[in-house]
Amino acid sequence: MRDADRTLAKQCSLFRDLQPEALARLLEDAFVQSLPKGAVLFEQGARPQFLHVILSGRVALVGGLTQEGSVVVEFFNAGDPLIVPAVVLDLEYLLSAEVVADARILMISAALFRTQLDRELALARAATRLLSAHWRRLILQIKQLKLLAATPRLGAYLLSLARTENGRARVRLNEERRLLATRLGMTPESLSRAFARLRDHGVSAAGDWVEIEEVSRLRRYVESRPTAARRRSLAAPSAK
Amino acid sequence: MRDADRTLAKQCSLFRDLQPEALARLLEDAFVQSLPKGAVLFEQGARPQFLHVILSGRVALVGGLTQEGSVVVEFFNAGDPLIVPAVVLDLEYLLSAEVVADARILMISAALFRTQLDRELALARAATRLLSAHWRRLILQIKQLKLLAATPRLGAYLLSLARTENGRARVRLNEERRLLATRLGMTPESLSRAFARLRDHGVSAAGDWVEIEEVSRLRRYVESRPTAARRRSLAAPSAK
DNA sequence: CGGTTGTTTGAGGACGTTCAAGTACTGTGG
DNA sequence: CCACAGTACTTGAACGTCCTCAAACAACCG
Repeated sequence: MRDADRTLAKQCSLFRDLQPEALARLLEDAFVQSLPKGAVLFEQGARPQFLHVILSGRVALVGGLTQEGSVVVEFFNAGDPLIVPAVVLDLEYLLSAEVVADARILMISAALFRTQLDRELALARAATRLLSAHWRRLILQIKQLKLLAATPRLGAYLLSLARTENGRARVRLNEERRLLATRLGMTPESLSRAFARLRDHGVSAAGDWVEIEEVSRLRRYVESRPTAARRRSLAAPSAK
Repeated sequence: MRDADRTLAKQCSLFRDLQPEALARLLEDAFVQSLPKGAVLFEQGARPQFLHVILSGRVALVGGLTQEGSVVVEFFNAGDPLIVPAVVLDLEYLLSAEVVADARILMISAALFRTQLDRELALARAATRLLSAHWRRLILQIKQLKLLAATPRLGAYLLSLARTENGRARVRLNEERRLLATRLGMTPESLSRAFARLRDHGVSAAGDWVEIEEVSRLRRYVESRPTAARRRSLAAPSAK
């Protein structure tokens, strides 16, 4: 394992607060793989053997229900581990992991990670925080799937990638449109049309790059059209 | 705080592995509220003041994107805490919590919970496991939203409630149809029609109770019709 | 018992998928 | 360097599903 990789690992939120010796123990038998786009880290249904940590690159978590189709549930980037819940609980993966942008992957023994998690408070704490942050991402996605029609859903996704609150923003879409489409819960055709419709709201897409003319304007558009399952579910809170 | 409540609290997966004195510290200033259906524990956007633990009853986590609509993201039952991620990170709630079946709620100071989480390995471990289990539920829901049409989606939900692998099963739907509909990402009308269509597959609903004639038959139906965003997202893994 | 609220059913329409064809892009071999 | 194949993305037309609106029905509660 190279020093550069060790430095990258140290920066991950999971490991940042570990004592040097605790980190060393975790990384003792760990190794790094350099994987090209298209590589599959593990498959849905398998039992976790490693905790994979993305040192660089981009990975899609994809999953299916039948053998038929499968969709991207979420993309993960440098610094993120895959997939803590399956490793922690030692349960079969609910998702497969596929590299979508050439990646360096740190592989840590799943069993070792579990035992260290049981011993090291700092690690358990970091895992709790990391899982908490990821939970919130999933909640957001579920809300967007249920409340937003296809076009505003794409808009919301772009907004979540934009750093600024208002003004112009450029966003890079590393992954293929085909994959992005399933992440957003639509077909590639619908995604294409959604991009076309966003043009009227100051969004221009060219290749990997998307330009948002005015972030606040796009946000206004997104918030103005819920359109999917619009009915509100709560009556006025009638405390009887 | 009554002894009966203390006993219930001790059984929660979060607290089960705690030393008695650690649990005592956590519960020192804690108290219990008995809340009727319709009560709102906290609202989206607020900062967490307590970690709420459901001792009995049922709670819906509902959220919106605009002021317009809001949907149920998930239901939680006795033993589950609400909502660990927001409390851990001390970030505003992404969801509101509404009681859907009369509940007893244990309220623990959020600040105290955070400090104990930073001190008690057993607590941090339990939190990691709990968050991991919840993560998996959300993943499942996202997959079902993206891959299943309305009717099979309801079928999959019913199957997840049925204990048995095959044979007859009875399932209780505690919550109003209106709420269940949004949990499943559809309107009440669509839910009603979905139930009607499932009748042809051995599912009969009457009031709170749903009867599945033959679980394996329903599962076969669910798995045979993906129908939403059917396109597969992955090509054959072409390692170049 | 009437009013309110929640659920079901029907008809019409919007949105997104499907299927099919056309266009742009990428890498390969001539 | 260009022709070409392969792939991905786009665009168009038809269809189906689900949403919307409206009304009837059932259940609950004062």
